[in-house]
Amino acid sequence: MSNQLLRDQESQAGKRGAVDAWVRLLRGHAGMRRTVTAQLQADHGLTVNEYEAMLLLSHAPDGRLRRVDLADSLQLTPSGVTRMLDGLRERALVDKAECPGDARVTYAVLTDAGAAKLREASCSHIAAVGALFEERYSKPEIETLAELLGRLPGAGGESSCTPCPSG
Amino acid sequence: MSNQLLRDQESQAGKRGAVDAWVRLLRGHAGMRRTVTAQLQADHGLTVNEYEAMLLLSHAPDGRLRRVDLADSLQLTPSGVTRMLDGLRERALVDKAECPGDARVTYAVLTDAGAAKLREASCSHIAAVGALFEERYSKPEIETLAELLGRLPGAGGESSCTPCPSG
DNA sequence: GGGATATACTTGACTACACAACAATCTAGC
DNA sequence: GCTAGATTGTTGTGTAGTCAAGTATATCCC
Repeated sequence: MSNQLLRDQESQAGKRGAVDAWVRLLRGHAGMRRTVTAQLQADHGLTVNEYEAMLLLSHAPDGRLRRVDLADSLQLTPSGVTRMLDGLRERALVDKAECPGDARVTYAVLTDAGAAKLREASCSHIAAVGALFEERYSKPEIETLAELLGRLPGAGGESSCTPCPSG
Repeated sequence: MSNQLLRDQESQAGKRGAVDAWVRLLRGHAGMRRTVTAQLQADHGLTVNEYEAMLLLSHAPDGRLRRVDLADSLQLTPSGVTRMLDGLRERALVDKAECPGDARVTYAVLTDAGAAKLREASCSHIAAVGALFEERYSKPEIETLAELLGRLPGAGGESSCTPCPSG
């Protein structure tokens, strides 16, 4: 075995753990998302991103957010946001609103129907997500996992706080 | 505040951590994947799934795998695998092969060109992934993260071991 | 042997994104 | 005030995936 080969394998060895974490992040995300999406779609006709967008809107002042902020929070491109909101608007779950101070921005606003839809969906959704995690992790493990995942790019520490105000 | 509302919020409180972990998994995955995909696409013209598929093939006996097993490992649907392999086949990176014992299955086989492509891509890819994790986590934290993520559905404990045999 | 059921894969139609190019508006510097 | 550049959003086009339906083969059980 050449020295070059040896050095390659040594330098790679250090990355083993990271690659392992990466692969599991990929597969674990895919598996979880499939399950959660299926439930959300079947029960409420929403995609994960649509749900998350409405949730973000529901927590925003006046139930409205600039599209660019929505894109940031959801890790979507601007065009992705435009198209997702088009879909929600067709179903009258959100609406557009102009910004008085800046004619470039068009707010996305949660409609009453959208707020109702969100309330309707959130209980079963939260229960489903909770169950999926709680059958795999202890409470402290969930905390640890959340903390670690929060350091990933775009997963910003800010938590999406509890909805479902028993409405 | 009604008793009903109180009860709702209590029962929800327990799910807070799980929902938090879920949201961060979503966003963190999206952010990481975008970065990694961009690098892999720009430098080698491969998607993450294509890379992972070729990596799995390279570790399989005879460099071949049934499509259904590939689907399982990659958390893709059968049709997704068919289409991804179509793309790789057009570029001559994989090929089809029949199974002597079962006429239903068509193996995906890594071609020599595919193996070369994988070797070419893996070093920079592994380095990039390693860097992304190591700038955010200590080594033990990476271990913890990998262990926790490994419990998610589809993220099966089996690690994807180190390629890039300095070829 | 022969039909019912299960497994492996492909195809057609659709969806949810991405990227690139664009239009509109705002802001700064002169 | 005016131009240069940055910011916000939309649209055209492409792609990677999904689901539902279909084909082909294998297996099980009478």
